[in-house]
Amino acid sequence: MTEDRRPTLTTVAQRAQVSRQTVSNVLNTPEIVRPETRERVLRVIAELDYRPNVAARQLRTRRSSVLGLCVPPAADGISGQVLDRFLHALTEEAQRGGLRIMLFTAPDDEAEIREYENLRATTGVDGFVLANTHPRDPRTAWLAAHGVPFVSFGRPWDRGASSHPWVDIDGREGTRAATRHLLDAGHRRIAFLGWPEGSGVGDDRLAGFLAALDAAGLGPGGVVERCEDGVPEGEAAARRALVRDDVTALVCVSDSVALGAMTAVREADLADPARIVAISGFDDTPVAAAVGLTSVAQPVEDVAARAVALVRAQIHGDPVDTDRQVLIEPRLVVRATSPARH
Amino acid sequence: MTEDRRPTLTTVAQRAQVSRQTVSNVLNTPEIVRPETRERVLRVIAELDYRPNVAARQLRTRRSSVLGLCVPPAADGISGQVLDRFLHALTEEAQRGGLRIMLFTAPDDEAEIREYENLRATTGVDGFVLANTHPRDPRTAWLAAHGVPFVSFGRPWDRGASSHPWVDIDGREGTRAATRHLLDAGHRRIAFLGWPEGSGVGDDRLAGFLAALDAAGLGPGGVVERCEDGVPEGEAAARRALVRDDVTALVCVSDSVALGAMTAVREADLADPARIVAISGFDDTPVAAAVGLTSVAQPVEDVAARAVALVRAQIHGDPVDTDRQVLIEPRLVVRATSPARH
DNA sequence: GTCGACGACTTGAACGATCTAATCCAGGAC
DNA sequence: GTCCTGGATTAGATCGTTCAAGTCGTCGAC
Repeated sequence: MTEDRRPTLTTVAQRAQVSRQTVSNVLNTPEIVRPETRERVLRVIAELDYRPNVAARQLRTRRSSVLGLCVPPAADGISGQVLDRFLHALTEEAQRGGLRIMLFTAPDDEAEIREYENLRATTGVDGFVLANTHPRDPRTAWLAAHGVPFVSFGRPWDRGASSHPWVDIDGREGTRAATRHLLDAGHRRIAFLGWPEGSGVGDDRLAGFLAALDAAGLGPGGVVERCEDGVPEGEAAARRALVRDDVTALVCVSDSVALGAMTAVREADLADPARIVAISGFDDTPVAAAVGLTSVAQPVEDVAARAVALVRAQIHGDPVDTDRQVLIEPRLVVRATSPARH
Repeated sequence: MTEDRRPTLTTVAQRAQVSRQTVSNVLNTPEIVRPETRERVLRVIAELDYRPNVAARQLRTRRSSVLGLCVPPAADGISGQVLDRFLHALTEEAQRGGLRIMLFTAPDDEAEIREYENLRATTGVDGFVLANTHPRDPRTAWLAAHGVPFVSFGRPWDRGASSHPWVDIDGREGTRAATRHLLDAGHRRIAFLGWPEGSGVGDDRLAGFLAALDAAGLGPGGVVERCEDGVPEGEAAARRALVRDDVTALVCVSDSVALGAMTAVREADLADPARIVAISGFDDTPVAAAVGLTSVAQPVEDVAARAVALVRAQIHGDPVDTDRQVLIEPRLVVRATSPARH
């Protein structure tokens, strides 16, 4: 029977001897309220443990402070972990800024676009974060055309694509750093284990490898073996690369590939104890840390922070003080698989 | 300048020559509307592409159709992938039932409880899904005490804990199936690589192993080696177990441990080509599929479905037709690491 | 002394839905 | 004919907030 509801603006107003609006002002535009009354109202708010009802606020202001995020239909292997970490960082960052993340799913791009419409119309979602852009992506174009605030983790890979706000990690710089690190460790003949040509991310990472070799005067070109992402695929590719006796280091496009390479290298090392092949991976997944794999860490926290800032700016219509396209430098984490040569 | 807003109930009502309430009825209680008018209203709704505003609905009904989910602060290794898949399944299942998942984070249990309060008071979240229960968890007690609808993925491990709704996977049955499978394959001396005593999940999985041995007349007891979760830890534990020459199979408490064990086994196999040691893992992570590791798959889709049903029942105050505690059978996925002996 | 400007606060309306109670009308029962 | 019943529909109030347009003094300028 104690059906007592939460206090409302009116409850607070009565108790503090002011009007609803003044209480509202204390919360939204405190500077226009006389300090004395402000204090009094704040005291009552604390006393009653008043919290504004966001549904009512949203109804009036047409702002939900909610961002939509589509979770991909199938966890795509080990690299899903990066997305996992990003999800957490994004939630944290959004929360810090008074935003919430709402999840949804869609089987394909068209369905996802329909969900955008739906979420805008019903829930009043303020904006979206895309976490898995791919070449020829119709979603970014739709969002841009409809004036929906959004940002993508991942740059558009089509040339001449519309320039929407995005944040991405500089994969090229990552492999360049990894390659440079191996060069500094004394390696001269380094192979790259990459993905088949055509994936934006993969090509970008390969470019960094080639650039580093070139800068060291070991280019142009280099030993490149390609395979699909995966542990056994990586193992096979590594075997192909290690056929060349002079190869002493492998720069891998992902931790999965690197993991497979480690198996192949272990065998090669057993066969020829004098030959110690160094390896670097990419993504710095927990597995990499566990097995002591040198890897390129993606600072997803930074990505999340910039992403939130970019959508927020669009939502509030703020002038963008920074670039709408942000490329973030990854960080090389050196571990046991890439010791210095003596 | 084309600031035309979305159609509302009133827009539809005018166009269909009925009252607001009738339109509302068509959507919420169609059976009380005369079929003729219902048709007419539905036609107009389709024409105008009307969608109800959930903020307004929530304000009036005090129902948000939103579930809160706390994403854990740190991705805890490889097992985070199960949670990742669960997250997706949950989103899909919730969406299917007209519910949405809203994310939030909290550094510790107390902060999380504060967020429960906050989300209930401000956003009007209808219920919560807990995905990482642990022994002596204050959160479930708080939620139960405050009459907040919720369900946990993971049973309460404290004895005599309050019986709240939960869904979990029967780990005991999982390792039992894995052990039986190895027994059927002809193994007689099987070791278990488990976590240190005291973790509910780990003890449960060990119990299944012992039960299977017992049932086969090979008990009581068995070879058990314990280690923290992790690839190198698993490798070390496997070495300890393989010191006994008669051990021909390893049942592992997790895929991480199994992954480490695979390395140890590969060495042992090289040393003694006649000895082929079988391995099974737990969780059926993508890595397991990649390296051909026999593993116990957690049907997270089923878990998600039951979880959503359980919260939904609480929210609507429906009588619970099924048990409020659900234990789901895992599924053994046989791969290359556990061939039949000949 | 009058006027306007300004600061501090208040009042009614609006956002878009649902709840409650009322209305209208047809069809029987008596 | 009157009354009741029940199905279909409607009108008004309401949820809790913010917006827009006030009111009410006080202060300074002329």
